[in-house]
Amino acid sequence: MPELQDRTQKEIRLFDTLSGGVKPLVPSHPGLVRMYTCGPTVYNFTHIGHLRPALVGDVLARHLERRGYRVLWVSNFTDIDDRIIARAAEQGVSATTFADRYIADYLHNLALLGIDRIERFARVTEHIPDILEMVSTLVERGYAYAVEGDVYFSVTAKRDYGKLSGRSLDDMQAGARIAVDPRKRHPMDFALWKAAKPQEPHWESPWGPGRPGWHIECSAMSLRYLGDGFDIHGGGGDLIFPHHENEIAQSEAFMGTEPFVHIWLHNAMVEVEGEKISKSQGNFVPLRDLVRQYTPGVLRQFVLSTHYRKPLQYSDAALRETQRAWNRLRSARQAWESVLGGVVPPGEPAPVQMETVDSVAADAAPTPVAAAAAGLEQAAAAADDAFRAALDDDLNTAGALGVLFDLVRRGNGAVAAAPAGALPRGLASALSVLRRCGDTLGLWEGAGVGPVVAAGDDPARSSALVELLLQVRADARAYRDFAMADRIRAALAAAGVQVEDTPQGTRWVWGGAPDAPAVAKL
RNA sequence: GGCGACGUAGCCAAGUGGUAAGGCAAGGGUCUGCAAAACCCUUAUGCGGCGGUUCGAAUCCGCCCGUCGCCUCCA
Repeated sequence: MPELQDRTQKEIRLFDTLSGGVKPLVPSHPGLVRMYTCGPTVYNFTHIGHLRPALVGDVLARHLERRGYRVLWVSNFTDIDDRIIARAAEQGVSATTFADRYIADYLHNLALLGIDRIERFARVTEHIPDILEMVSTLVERGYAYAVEGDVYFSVTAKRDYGKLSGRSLDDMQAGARIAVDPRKRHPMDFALWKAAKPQEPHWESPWGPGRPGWHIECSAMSLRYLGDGFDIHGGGGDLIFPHHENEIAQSEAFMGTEPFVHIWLHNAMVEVEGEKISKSQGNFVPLRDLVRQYTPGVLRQFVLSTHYRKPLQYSDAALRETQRAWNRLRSARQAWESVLGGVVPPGEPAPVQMETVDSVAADAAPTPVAAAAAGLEQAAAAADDAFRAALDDDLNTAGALGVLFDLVRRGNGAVAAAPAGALPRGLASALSVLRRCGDTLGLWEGAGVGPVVAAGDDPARSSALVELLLQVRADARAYRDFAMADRIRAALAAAGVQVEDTPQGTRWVWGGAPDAPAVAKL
C-alpha cells in the first residue's frame, strides 16, 4: 500500500516568511524541534491578539509531539523598554514590579487556556550579560558603533538587510516618517544599547550605564537557549518589520553564518471592527474578561477556526457562535462516553485498527458515497488520518476542525441508528479519535469546569449544588410535577448550567457565562 | 507613495488544475411530558469584476475594484 506510506510519512510543511512559500520542516537535530516565539512587551494586560501566536505555537507543539518529535519551545518577556519605564515612574513603582504584574496576568491566562508547552520564559532583565556580549561582538566586527553611550547597528554593514520584509533601504528611506537622528550613520540604523537618562533603570556597560534596545534581547536569548540555526521562529505579522528584520541582521552578523532560523512563522492579526487590536489603539479585549465568559476550549476553538495566516475578526457574536459549535463537539464526546459506559477508560485512547486504515486511506479523498458505505470504524481511522494531514499542511486548523465535525455527525448518526442498548460498531474508535484530536487542538481545556469555575470559583462546591438541584428535579419529574422541574431547569440555565434529559438519564454541563438579568428575573 | 496579505452561501470558514468540506443561523420532519441534544431533508450551475491559458479554473496569468496589515510602539 504505497499510497498509505506516502501519506503517513508526508512531512510537516509550514509557510516561511523569508522564502515566501510553504516549505518542509526539517529539524537540524533529528527528532528535536527548536522553537522560539516572541512574547509580549509587558506594559498592559494580555489581550486576545496575544493569544494567537501562543496558540499557534501550542498547537504546533502538540501536533509535533504527536508526530513523535521532542519540542524545545522558548518564549520571552520584554520587561524593559521606554513605555514600561515611563508608566512605572508614573505609578511610583520599579520597572520590575510594574512588569511583574503583567507577566503574572499573561502566565495566568496561558495556564487557563492550557498553553503549557513553553519550556522557558526568558526575561530581558535577567539576560543583560548575554546581550552585552552580543553587542560587544557586533562592535568588534564592525557591524555596530557607539555614539555618546548609545550603540547602533549599522544596516549598511549587512548587505542583505531587508530580506525578510522584502524591502530595500532606499524604499524605507523614501517612506521614513520619523525625524532622523543625525548621530546615526544611516537613518535606518537601530539601537542595540541605549544610554540611560537620569533616574532610569540601567546596567553598567563598556559604553556607560544604559539598557538594551528593542530587538537585541530576542536574538541574545533565542541563541542562548536554542543555538544557531534553530528551526522555527514565530510571532505576530506586525513584528516582521522592524523587529524580526533586525533580529536576523544582528544575529547573522553575530554568528558569522546563516541562517539564524530555518522557518519564520507569522500569524495574521486579530481585528475588531476591521482594525487591528493593539495596546496603543486601546481597542483591545482583555483576555482576563473573556476567560470569565467562555470556557477555555471555546476560546481556543474560536482562534483556531481561522487559518493562522488570515486575519481573524473578533466580535462577541462570533464568539457566541463558536460557543454553540463547540457545544456540539463537547456534547458528542459526552454522549459517546455515556453510551460506551466503562468500555473505554477515560483518557485512554482505544487503539485504531490499522487494517481499517489501509482500506480507507488509500484514496486521498473518499467520495461521499464510498464514505457512507464504509463503517464508523473506517470513518474514525480516516478522520484520524485526515486530521493529521490537515495539520501537517501548514497547520490547517480550520480544516482539521472540519474533519472532527464530520466525524461527530457520523458517530451521532451511528448512535441514533443503533438499537436500544446496543453498542454501535466503531464508536469506541470514533471516541478515541475525537478525544485525541481534540486534545491536539486543546478543545477540552476547561470543558469539565466551564468559564466561571476556570476563572477561580470553587468547582466542587458549585457542582454539589447543581447535583442537589437535579436530584430535586428528578423527584419532581417522578411525581409528574413538570412545572417545578422546568423551573429548576430554567434557573440552572440562567446560571450557566445546561441540562439535558436523555434515555441514559439527566446530564448537565457548564455552558456559557451566567446570564445575570435572567437570574435576577427568577 | 513603497512592500505584503486577503476577497468562497444570510454569517463564519476549508479547499492551489478535475467539477464547491464543515460550522452557525433559517425552514420542514422524527424523537421528547415539554425542552434541549441528536438524526433525516432543504439552503452557492457558484467562488469580488473583466479578459486570458487549458479538454477542464475558486484554484494558473494579466488588468481592475474592494478590505486589511507593515513602512512608527505593537502578537
